[in-house]
Amino acid sequence: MSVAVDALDGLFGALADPTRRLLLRRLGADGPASATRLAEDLPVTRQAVVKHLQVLADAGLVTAERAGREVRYALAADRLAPGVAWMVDTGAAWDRRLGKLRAHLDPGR
Amino acid sequence: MSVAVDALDGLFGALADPTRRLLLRRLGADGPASATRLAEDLPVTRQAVVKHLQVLADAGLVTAERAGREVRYALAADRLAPGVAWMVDTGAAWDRRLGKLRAHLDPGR
DNA sequence: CACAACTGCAACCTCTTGGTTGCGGTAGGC
DNA sequence: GCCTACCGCAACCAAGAGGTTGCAGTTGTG
Repeated sequence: MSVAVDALDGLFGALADPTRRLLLRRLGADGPASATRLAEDLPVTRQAVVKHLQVLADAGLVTAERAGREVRYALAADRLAPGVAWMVDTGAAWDRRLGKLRAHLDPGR
Repeated sequence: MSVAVDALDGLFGALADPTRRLLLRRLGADGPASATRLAEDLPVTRQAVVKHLQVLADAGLVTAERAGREVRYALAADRLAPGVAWMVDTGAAWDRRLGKLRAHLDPGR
Protein backbone atom coordinates (compact mmCIF):
# COMPACT_ATOMS: atom_id res chain seq x y z
CA MET A 1 0.00 0.00 0.00
CA SER A 2 3.07 2.21 -0.36
CA VAL A 3 2.90 3.80 3.12
CA ALA A 4 2.99 7.40 1.95
CA VAL A 5 6.52 8.56 2.71
CA ASP A 6 5.02 11.84 3.70
CA ALA A 7 1.52 12.13 5.11
CA LEU A 8 1.06 15.23 2.99
CA ASP A 9 1.21 13.06 -0.12
CA GLY A 10 -1.94 11.33 0.98
CA LEU A 11 -3.61 14.49 2.09
CA PHE A 12 -3.04 16.61 -1.00
CA GLY A 13 -3.45 13.60 -3.25
CA ALA A 14 -6.86 12.98 -1.73
CA LEU A 15 -7.87 16.60 -2.23
CA ALA A 16 -6.70 16.65 -5.84
CA ASP A 17 -9.82 14.90 -7.10
CA PRO A 18 -13.03 16.92 -7.53
CA THR A 19 -15.28 13.98 -6.68
CA ARG A 20 -13.44 13.51 -3.42
CA ARG A 21 -13.66 17.19 -2.55
CA LEU A 22 -17.38 17.02 -3.26
CA LEU A 23 -17.72 14.02 -0.98
CA LEU A 24 -15.94 15.86 1.81
CA ARG A 25 -18.19 18.85 1.34
CA ARG A 26 -21.33 16.72 1.46
CA LEU A 27 -20.19 14.88 4.54
CA GLY A 28 -19.34 18.18 6.18
CA ALA A 29 -22.64 19.82 5.28
CA ASP A 30 -25.14 16.97 5.60
CA GLY A 31 -23.42 14.74 8.11
CA PRO A 32 -22.40 11.07 7.90
CA ALA A 33 -23.72 8.89 5.08
CA SER A 34 -23.19 5.52 3.44
CA ALA A 35 -21.38 4.97 0.16
CA THR A 36 -24.56 3.79 -1.52
CA ARG A 37 -26.37 6.94 -0.47
CA LEU A 38 -23.53 9.20 -1.57
CA ALA A 39 -23.36 7.47 -4.93
CA GLU A 40 -27.02 8.26 -5.66
CA ASP A 41 -26.23 11.91 -6.33
CA LEU A 42 -23.10 11.22 -8.34
CA PRO A 43 -22.58 10.22 -11.96
CA VAL A 44 -20.41 7.26 -10.97
CA THR A 45 -20.93 3.80 -9.55
CA ARG A 46 -21.09 2.95 -5.89
CA GLN A 47 -17.82 1.06 -6.31
CA ALA A 48 -16.07 4.16 -7.57
CA VAL A 49 -17.40 6.10 -4.59
CA VAL A 50 -16.19 3.38 -2.23
CA LYS A 51 -12.72 3.64 -3.71
CA HIS A 52 -12.76 7.41 -3.26
CA LEU A 53 -13.90 7.04 0.33
CA GLN A 54 -11.09 4.60 0.97
CA VAL A 55 -8.56 7.07 -0.36
CA LEU A 56 -10.06 9.69 1.93
CA ALA A 57 -9.97 7.25 4.85
CA ASP A 58 -6.31 6.44 4.17
CA ALA A 59 -5.59 10.15 4.29
CA GLY A 60 -7.43 10.30 7.60
CA LEU A 61 -9.96 12.77 6.24
CA VAL A 62 -12.88 10.46 6.78
CA THR A 63 -13.79 7.80 9.32
CA ALA A 64 -15.77 4.65 8.53
CA GLU A 65 -18.06 3.17 11.13
CA ARG A 66 -20.29 0.18 10.71
CA ALA A 67 -23.91 0.58 11.76
CA GLY A 68 -25.84 -2.60 11.14
CA ARG A 69 -25.75 -3.37 7.47
CA GLU A 70 -24.58 0.12 6.59
CA VAL A 71 -21.22 1.79 6.85
CA ARG A 72 -21.40 5.44 7.74
CA TYR A 73 -18.62 7.65 6.59
CA ALA A 74 -18.01 10.86 8.52
CA LEU A 75 -15.77 13.85 7.91
CA ALA A 76 -12.69 14.28 10.08
CA ALA A 77 -12.06 17.91 9.26
CA ASP A 78 -9.27 18.36 11.78
CA ARG A 79 -7.04 16.30 9.50
CA LEU A 80 -6.98 19.19 7.09
CA ALA A 81 -4.80 21.10 9.54
CA PRO A 82 -1.40 19.72 8.45
CA GLY A 83 -2.16 20.78 4.90
CA VAL A 84 -3.10 24.26 5.93
CA ALA A 85 0.01 24.41 8.10
CA TRP A 86 2.28 23.37 5.24
CA MET A 87 0.81 25.99 2.95
CA VAL A 88 1.03 28.72 5.53
CA ASP A 89 4.62 27.76 6.36
CA THR A 90 5.63 27.78 2.73
CA GLY A 91 3.98 31.14 2.24
CA ALA A 92 5.61 32.44 5.39
CA ALA A 93 9.10 31.44 4.28
CA TRP A 94 8.48 33.30 1.07
CA ASP A 95 7.24 36.34 2.94
CA ARG A 96 10.33 36.37 5.16
CA ARG A 97 12.54 36.22 2.10
CA LEU A 98 10.65 39.08 0.54
CA GLY A 99 10.97 40.97 3.80
CA LYS A 100 14.75 40.56 3.89
CA LEU A 101 15.00 41.50 0.26
CA ARG A 102 12.95 44.59 0.84
CA ALA A 103 15.02 45.54 3.86
CA HIS A 104 18.15 45.10 1.80
CA LEU A 105 16.91 47.19 -1.05
CA ASP A 106 15.52 49.85 1.21
CA PRO A 107 17.71 49.95 4.32
CA GLY A 108 16.53 53.38 5.27
CA ARG A 109 13.23 51.64 5.96
CA MET B 1 -4.21 19.14 -21.80
CA SER B 2 -7.52 18.59 -20.05
CA VAL B 3 -8.09 22.16 -18.84
CA ALA B 4 -8.61 21.46 -15.15
CA VAL B 5 -12.35 21.85 -14.61
CA ASP B 6 -11.60 23.26 -11.23
CA ALA B 7 -8.48 25.27 -10.46
CA LEU B 8 -8.24 23.40 -7.18
CA ASP B 9 -7.55 20.20 -9.13
CA GLY B 10 -4.36 21.73 -10.42
CA LEU B 11 -3.44 23.25 -7.10
CA PHE B 12 -3.86 20.20 -4.91
CA GLY B 13 -2.62 17.93 -7.67
CA ALA B 14 0.57 19.95 -7.86
CA LEU B 15 1.05 19.78 -4.10
CA ALA B 16 0.45 16.03 -3.99
CA ASP B 17 3.98 15.24 -5.14
CA PRO B 18 6.84 15.39 -2.60
CA THR B 19 9.37 16.48 -5.21
CA ARG B 20 7.16 19.39 -6.17
CA ARG B 21 6.63 20.42 -2.56
CA LEU B 22 10.38 20.31 -2.12
CA LEU B 23 10.87 22.51 -5.16
CA LEU B 24 8.40 25.04 -3.81
CA ARG B 25 10.17 25.05 -0.46
CA ARG B 26 13.56 25.59 -2.07
CA LEU B 27 12.28 28.38 -4.26
CA GLY B 28 10.66 29.95 -1.23
CA ALA B 29 13.74 29.67 0.95
CA ASP B 30 16.60 30.31 -1.48
CA GLY B 31 14.90 32.41 -4.10
CA PRO B 32 14.54 31.89 -7.87
CA ALA B 33 16.64 29.26 -9.62
CA SER B 34 16.96 27.43 -12.92
CA ALA B 35 15.77 23.89 -13.55
CA THR B 36 19.33 22.70 -14.11
CA ARG B 37 20.42 24.13 -10.77
CA LEU B 38 17.43 22.68 -8.94
CA ALA B 39 18.07 19.27 -10.46
CA GLU B 40 21.61 19.17 -9.05
CA ASP B 41 20.35 18.53 -5.53
CA LEU B 42 17.72 16.02 -6.57
CA PRO B 43 17.95 12.34 -7.42
CA VAL B 44 16.18 12.86 -10.77
CA THR B 45 17.04 14.20 -14.20
CA ARG B 46 16.76 17.80 -15.25
CA GLN B 47 13.95 16.79 -17.59
CA ALA B 48 11.95 15.38 -14.72
CA VAL B 49 12.46 18.61 -12.79
CA VAL B 50 11.36 20.63 -15.80
CA LYS B 51 8.16 18.61 -15.99
CA HIS B 52 7.50 19.21 -12.31
CA LEU B 53 8.11 22.92 -12.73
CA GLN B 54 5.67 22.98 -15.61
CA VAL B 55 3.01 21.35 -13.50
CA LEU B 56 3.67 23.96 -10.83
CA ALA B 57 3.54 26.73 -13.42
CA ASP B 58 0.22 25.41 -14.77
CA ALA B 59 -1.12 25.56 -11.23
CA GLY B 60 0.14 29.13 -11.02
CA LEU B 61 2.40 28.31 -8.09
CA VAL B 62 5.54 29.23 -9.94
CA THR B 63 6.50 31.77 -12.58
CA ALA B 64 9.07 31.20 -15.31
CA GLU B 65 11.16 34.07 -16.57
CA ARG B 66 13.91 33.90 -19.12
CA ALA B 67 17.22 35.54 -18.21
CA GLY B 68 19.77 35.12 -20.98
CA ARG B 69 20.32 31.43 -21.51
CA GLU B 70 18.76 30.53 -18.21
CA VAL B 71 15.16 30.32 -17.12
CA ARG B 72 14.56 31.38 -13.55
CA TYR B 73 11.65 29.87 -11.76
CA ALA B 74 10.20 31.79 -8.82
CA LEU B 75 7.61 30.94 -6.20
CA ALA B 76 4.20 32.60 -6.43
CA ALA B 77 3.10 31.81 -2.90
CA ASP B 78 -0.08 33.87 -3.05
CA ARG B 79 -1.56 31.18 -5.29
CA LEU B 80 -1.72 28.91 -2.28
CA ALA B 81 -4.54 31.03 -0.89
CA PRO B 82 -7.46 29.34 -2.71
CA GLY B 83 -6.34 26.01 -1.34
CA VAL B 84 -6.16 27.32 2.19
CA ALA B 85 -9.55 28.95 1.71
CA TRP B 86 -11.15 25.72 0.53
CA MET B 87 -9.78 23.81 3.50
CA VAL B 88 -10.86 26.42 5.98
CA ASP B 89 -14.33 26.62 4.43
CA THR B 90 -14.76 22.88 4.55
CA GLY B 91 -13.63 22.80 8.15
CA ALA B 92 -15.93 25.68 8.97
CA ALA B 93 -19.01 23.96 7.52
CA TRP B 94 -18.19 20.96 9.65
CA ASP B 95 -17.80 23.10 12.75
CA ARG B 96 -21.15 24.75 12.15
CA ARG B 97 -22.80 21.38 11.84
CA LEU B 98 -21.19 20.24 15.05
CA GLY B 99 -22.32 23.42 16.72
CA LYS B 100 -25.95 22.91 15.72
CA LEU B 101 -25.78 19.29 16.77
CA ARG B 102 -24.37 20.24 20.15
CA ALA B 103 -27.03 22.91 20.61
CA HIS B 104 -29.67 20.37 19.78
CA LEU B 105 -28.35 17.79 22.20
CA ASP B 106 -27.82 20.29 24.96
CA PRO B 107 -30.49 22.98 24.61
CA GLY B 108 -30.19 23.95 28.26
CA ARG B 109 -27.19 26.05 27.37
C1' DC C 1 -37.37 -18.89 6.22
C1' DA C 2 -37.08 -16.12 2.12
C1' DC C 3 -36.12 -11.90 0.16
C1' DA C 4 -34.33 -7.31 -0.32
C1' DA C 5 -30.73 -4.04 0.65
C1' DC C 6 -25.91 -3.11 1.58
C1' DT C 7 -21.23 -4.07 1.66
C1' DG C 8 -16.81 -6.37 0.01
C1' DC C 9 -13.69 -8.54 -3.27
C1' DA C 10 -11.60 -9.26 -7.69
C1' DA C 11 -10.69 -8.88 -12.53
C1' DC C 12 -10.21 -5.92 -16.11
C1' DC C 13 -9.65 -1.62 -19.00
C1' DT C 14 -7.95 2.95 -20.30
C1' DC C 15 -5.63 7.27 -19.48
C1' DT C 16 -2.40 9.79 -16.76
C1' DT C 17 1.98 10.34 -14.33
C1' DG C 18 6.65 10.40 -13.15
C1' DG C 19 10.69 9.22 -15.19
C1' DT C 20 14.15 8.15 -18.73
C1' DT C 21 17.07 8.82 -23.00
C1' DG C 22 18.49 11.09 -27.17
C1' DC C 23 19.03 14.99 -29.99
C1' DG C 24 18.68 19.55 -31.91
C1' DG C 25 18.64 24.72 -30.92
C1' DT C 26 20.47 28.92 -28.69
C1' DA C 27 23.18 31.93 -25.74
C1' DG C 28 27.83 33.25 -23.56
C1' DG C 29 32.93 32.90 -22.76
C1' DC C 30 37.51 32.82 -24.60
C1' DG D 1 34.54 31.52 -34.59
C1' DC D 2 34.44 27.65 -31.67
C1' DC D 3 33.33 25.32 -27.65
C1' DT D 4 30.68 24.88 -23.61
C1' DA D 5 26.71 25.36 -21.05
C1' DC D 6 21.61 25.57 -20.92
C1' DC D 7 17.03 24.90 -22.58
C1' DG D 8 13.15 22.52 -25.41
C1' DC D 9 11.01 18.73 -27.92
C1' DA D 10 9.74 13.98 -28.71
C1' DA D 11 9.52 9.08 -28.14
C1' DC D 12 9.08 5.68 -25.06
C1' DC D 13 8.12 2.96 -20.67
C1' DA D 14 6.33 1.09 -16.18
C1' DA D 15 3.25 1.87 -12.68
C1' DG D 16 -0.82 3.95 -10.68
C1' DA D 17 -5.45 6.17 -10.76
C1' DG D 18 -10.21 6.22 -11.80
C1' DG D 19 -13.77 3.65 -13.39
C1' DT D 20 -16.64 -0.46 -14.70
C1' DT D 21 -18.85 -5.09 -14.24
C1' DG D 22 -19.94 -9.31 -11.96
C1' DC D 23 -20.60 -12.01 -8.03
C1' DA D 24 -20.40 -13.53 -3.20
C1' DG D 25 -21.24 -12.43 1.78
C1' DT D 26 -23.98 -10.30 5.63
C1' DT D 27 -27.80 -8.00 7.87
C1' DG D 28 -32.49 -6.55 8.57
C1' DT D 29 -37.60 -7.33 7.56
C1' DG D 30 -42.08 -9.56 6.30
